[in-house]
Amino acid sequence: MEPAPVIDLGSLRRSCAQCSLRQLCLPVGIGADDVDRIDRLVKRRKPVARNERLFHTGSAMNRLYVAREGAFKTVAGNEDGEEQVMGFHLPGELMGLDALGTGQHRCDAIALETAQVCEVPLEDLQRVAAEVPGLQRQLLRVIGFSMGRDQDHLEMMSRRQAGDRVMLFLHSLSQRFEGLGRDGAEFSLPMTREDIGSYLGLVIETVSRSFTKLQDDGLIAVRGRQVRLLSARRLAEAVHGRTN
Amino acid sequence: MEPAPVIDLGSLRRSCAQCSLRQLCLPVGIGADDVDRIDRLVKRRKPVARNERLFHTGSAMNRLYVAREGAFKTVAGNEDGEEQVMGFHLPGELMGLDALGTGQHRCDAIALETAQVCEVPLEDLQRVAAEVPGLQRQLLRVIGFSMGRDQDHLEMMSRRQAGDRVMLFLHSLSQRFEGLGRDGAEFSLPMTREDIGSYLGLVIETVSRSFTKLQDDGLIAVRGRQVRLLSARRLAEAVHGRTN
DNA sequence: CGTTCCTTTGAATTCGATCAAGTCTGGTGG
DNA sequence: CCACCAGACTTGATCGAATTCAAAGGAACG
Repeated sequence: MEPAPVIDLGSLRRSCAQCSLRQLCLPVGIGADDVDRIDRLVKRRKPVARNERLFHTGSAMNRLYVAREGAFKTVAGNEDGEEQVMGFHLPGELMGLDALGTGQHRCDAIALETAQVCEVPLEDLQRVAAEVPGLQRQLLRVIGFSMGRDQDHLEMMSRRQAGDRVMLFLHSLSQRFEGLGRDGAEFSLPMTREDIGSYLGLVIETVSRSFTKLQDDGLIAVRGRQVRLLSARRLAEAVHGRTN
Repeated sequence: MEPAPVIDLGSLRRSCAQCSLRQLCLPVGIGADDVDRIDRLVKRRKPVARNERLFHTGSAMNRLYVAREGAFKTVAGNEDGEEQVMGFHLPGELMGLDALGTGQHRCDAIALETAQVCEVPLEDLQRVAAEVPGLQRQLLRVIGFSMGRDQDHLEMMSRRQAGDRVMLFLHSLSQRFEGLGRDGAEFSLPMTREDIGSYLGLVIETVSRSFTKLQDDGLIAVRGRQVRLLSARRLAEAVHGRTN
């Protein structure tokens, strides 16, 4: 038995001003008093359990979500049951933008592990954004980053070789972890091989084989979900086109 | 010889209030006087020639672009020369959003045919958006639609069968044409097979074969770039998962 | 009217999907 | 504490679809 979940409650209460993700999130470049206004908009839910859904396909969007701790995946249902992973979301990354156009979500957001999220009612956010110019700019910036990750995803999918896709995937994850101040050279994958396969347009066996191949080639060391990137240089080379 | 390009000049001068794309563009749901404010922000360039670039990878973003007439493609360079088509842009669709995150464009925008564009300085747009609440909301909406098209793209790429990808592609193009008030059942493709292949992650030969296969199966009639969708029902069926 | 670019078609090859067993892991209950 | 179990992962063999290589037909444009 652990001491108690008191520390959890403490972290739940933490404000935007103290949040470790502050530099990546909406408050960037905004004065202390205005950060306070943002802070009051934010609702923090109780921890999201593994496999729990933040929102569902078809449901109306009324808030934006920011992963604060733990990773998520967004999944689009293929009508006939088949599901496609549209994206992975690490701390500091927005979720729910898929509904900006129509007002209805086009995918489900599912926690890959126990997670914490901040929720911001969209109405309120827009109201405050109109008054705080820095917030409006920053909102567009984080939306832009989100689109950038989608572009990265597209670039992975456009690679013909399975190994290249997996390589790009690991590279991009590595970059994102580094952006979070974590170790970009060694990390633990929050998602299953199945998830990765769906994300990359490959079947699970191919993902597995690609991992072992990359390991045999001395580019990575992998053991289950634990991954270490061995040659940043060769990895970057491979990422930048050179098909091998 | 044609009479003269006078009509062209006339259409160039047309304001947002009179624009046929008004319903799809930024002024949606905004009062007449505020539309006028938007209108004054908009710069209209001289026609963009086929293969001309609107912006380049790496260049700083300072405006948003809206295709007004004619189609564009956005292309990401693969460093080693290989290029990947990231999107196609029909009239009323925004371009340049790829730079929202970093402030630098991550792709080139190239006209597929002679085209007209409206350009809006981002600074000014943000300023006015802060004052006109409808504009802010509509800006987020059109950004959302743009993200939605990227998601559609991703869903095409996630299909394993080449024929399915091409099918989804034609379906989505058809929908977009209909949204423009054009015929969604018969249209002319503004892009080459090569472009389609790059967009869908297929080589040109596979695209060509897929077209002929779809024709042999009675789903479409195709002759060069002219395409007619024959069975909306069977097409929709195929689009919604049923792998054939 | 010829040249260039785009497109189609054919034959051979390759890489990933599929089918089919196993192995490893962490968690549960005896 | 150990045995068992389910889910996740790996590995092998076969098959098929898309790529590759090669060539020729068609459309567009000066």
